[in-house]
Parts: sequence; C-alpha cells; structure tokens
Amino acid sequence: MKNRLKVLRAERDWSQQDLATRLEVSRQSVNAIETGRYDPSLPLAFRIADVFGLTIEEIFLRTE
Amino acid sequence: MKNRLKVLRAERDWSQQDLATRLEVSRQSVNAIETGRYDPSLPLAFRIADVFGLTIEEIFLRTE
DNA sequence: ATACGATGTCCAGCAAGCTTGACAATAGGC
DNA sequence: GCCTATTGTCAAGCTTGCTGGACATCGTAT
Repeated sequence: MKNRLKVLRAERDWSQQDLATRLEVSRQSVNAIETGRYDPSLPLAFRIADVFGLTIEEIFLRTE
Repeated sequence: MKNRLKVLRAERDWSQQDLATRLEVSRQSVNAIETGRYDPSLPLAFRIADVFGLTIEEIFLRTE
C-alpha cells in the first residue's frame, strides 16, 4: 500500500520527527510507514489524514 | 472506532459469512470488527470500502 | 574538523489483527 | 419435535504494527 507521506511532509517542511510528534507515534513508525515497511493501523491512518487535512483515500493508494 | 458494517450488510441482505467471503477474511474477523472488538487493518478497510462502493470515511467513524 | 539534524535500519519486546476450530444460543422452516 | 442458518464468543497460534534504544550515513553549518 503506497502513500504520499514524503511529499505531504515536504510540502509542509516537516521532518519525520515533526510528523511523529503531531501523530503521537515514534519516529521509527513514521519512517517505516513512509518507506513502505508496513501500513499504519486504521486509527493511525485517520490521524494522519487529520493532520494533513485530507481523506485517507487522498493519502494512501490502492496499489495491489 | 465505530463502523456502519451491520447496517450496510443489512441493506444488502448479506450475512457475516457473505461479507467475509467477499473480503476474503474469516467470519470471526467480520464479527470482531462489527462488534467493535478490534479495528481492521488499513488494507482490509480499503477492501471493505470497495465491496460496499463507499469511502473509508463513510463507513468508519472517528469516535475514538 | 567537528558538531548537529535528518534519515534509514536493526533489535527485542509488547499489543493488535487475523486464523482455524470449536461450542452455545437464537430464530425460522419443515 | 428436528434441522439449518446466523450470530456471538472463546482459545491458541501466527503475523503485523508500534515501541525505545541504538548505531551508521549523509549534508550542512560553524
């Protein structure tokens, strides 16, 4: 499941740590999601959508 | 995280087993999600949205 | 040259998602 | 009465998501 986290972060000039802090998760989690090592849980996906002001569908792509 | 699975199933007259088959998960998983014992993974949430022809946001509610 | 921020990755451990198999309770049809 | 479909739930086991701590690399600034 691909995602647009890296671009969305870049648009806002946020580091992985910045995003992690806003999401209240570890920096390692943000990195793992961003590099595609695993997908976030549904609750975390909602928080990600919220901090970016987008829908889950606008951030995560059905790629398989 | 609340969801509208039970109503959406009822509207289509699908049993939990019917839905589970369409989602390619176990009946117990559908039941557990529907009764709120746990949230689906993000990939499963996308499949749920797909079988109902809705967005994730239209099915799962941010109630935390 | 060295210090620092940012990123990628590994590990060990715990929590959550999902599985099969099983059993009980209810409702409806015969 | 019995049979079947449906739902709820439990247990044990495997996989995935998430954690803190650690370490290496790279780029930039001093």
